[in-house]
Amino acid sequence: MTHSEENYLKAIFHIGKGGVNEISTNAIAEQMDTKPSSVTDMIKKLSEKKLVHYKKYKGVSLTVSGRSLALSIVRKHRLWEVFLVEKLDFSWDEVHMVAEQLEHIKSEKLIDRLDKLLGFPKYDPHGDPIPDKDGNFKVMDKKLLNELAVNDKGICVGVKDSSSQFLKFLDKNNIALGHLIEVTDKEDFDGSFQLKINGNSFNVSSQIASNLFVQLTN
Amino acid sequence: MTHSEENYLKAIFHIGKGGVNEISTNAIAEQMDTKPSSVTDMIKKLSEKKLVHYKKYKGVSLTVSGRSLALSIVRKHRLWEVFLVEKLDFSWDEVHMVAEQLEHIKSEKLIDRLDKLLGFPKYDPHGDPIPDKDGNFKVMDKKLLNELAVNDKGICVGVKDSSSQFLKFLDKNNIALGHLIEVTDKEDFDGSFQLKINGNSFNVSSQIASNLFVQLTN
DNA sequence: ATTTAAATTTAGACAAAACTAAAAATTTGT
DNA sequence: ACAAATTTTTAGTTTTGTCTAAATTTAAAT
Repeated sequence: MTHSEENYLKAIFHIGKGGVNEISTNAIAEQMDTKPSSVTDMIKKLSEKKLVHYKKYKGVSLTVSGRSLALSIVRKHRLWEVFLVEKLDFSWDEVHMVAEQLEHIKSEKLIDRLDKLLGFPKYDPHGDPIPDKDGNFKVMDKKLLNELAVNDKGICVGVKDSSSQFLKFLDKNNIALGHLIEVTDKEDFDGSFQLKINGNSFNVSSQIASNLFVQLTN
Repeated sequence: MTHSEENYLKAIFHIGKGGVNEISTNAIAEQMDTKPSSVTDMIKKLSEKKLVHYKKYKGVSLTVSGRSLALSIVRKHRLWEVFLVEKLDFSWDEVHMVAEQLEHIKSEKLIDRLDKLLGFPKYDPHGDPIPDKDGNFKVMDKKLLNELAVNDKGICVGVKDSSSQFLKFLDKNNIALGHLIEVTDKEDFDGSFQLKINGNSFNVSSQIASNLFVQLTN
């Protein structure tokens, strides 16, 4: 498995949200910031290796072994993210790029020992679940903040957008995973939300609210 | 810098023992397990990038910037080796292959934080010195065990050959860095050594003795 | 001082992974 | 249903790093 092949599997996995949907060539090209023709080439190779199901013009989906490989890459990526934050004091907006490199290191022993060093974490710094050795992970029962109604309360458990800009915005406003968020009001006009976090009142745009995951505690 | 370019710089550095000697194409090919013609190709590229001095048929040597890059790769390699042994309980014969991958991860912050996490170690698990951020490192005043005379004593501080076979041999015989070694006798016939380590007596072949570094304590 | 041997370089080819431009298939809109 | 728009694939090229085989330069030996 080359780095590139691994990146394709990961991209297909992410676009399909872990399921086994049919993924379009264009979607993969966009996700990977490459050209559709390059995607077609790689898909053919992955198909020959039985890592994806592929019929011309009909899109791709991961095979069982393809999905299993994708899961192991996601596992590595997220464990390294935890390592960077917990052990090397990186902030959660700095970890992605480095983890993109570290996820390709090939050593089962390394990743299992890392898992142990970190205390077998179940979630990465952005609240995304970490698959175990066998590829199993729990999907948390969570909702996007913008789906909540007035007076709903929830614990912040994840972010949908994990771009540096968004994460820095959250830091600046002291919004972090684990914090209790209460919806005190909703503005119909622009879809913005009035929140109470740690006693402080905030107004956040609809765009912010649609990128924060919460676990209801009503 | 590609992985391959980094590997060439590292190989040239190692063959030249950190100095600025002229290195032959064949020596590089042998060290890297590749063909001399491939080496010539890569040397040309590195020369264009001003990382090596090169004159046809006359061998190569590292430029200042080439040497500096090589040092940073060696630094990364050795720090990762310490990490694997100290934090992930790898044994010293297992670390090389994984560190060969980890040394190519590009993130200055990562390596500096790792250095800090490990307590700014000066030597790797095989006793080789770790260059600091600026490429400086202390060369320990050490000798090969086979250069010692009868009744000389020294502390084991490093290995010349760090192959898995040799390291496992040392483990099996309970020889480790830090141990005091005393030469109790020398056999002229085959060059073998009679040693005393931790009160135990050993006989080791000349080949073993010529791969162990000691620091004299007479 | 030639001849022979060894080391090094050149030339040409290949595989991986990307690209551009053009062709083909599918989907959409009326 | 059929033309237009979109998506996807093909064909041909590029770059990187490798290889083999042949040519050239340097070193060694008689």
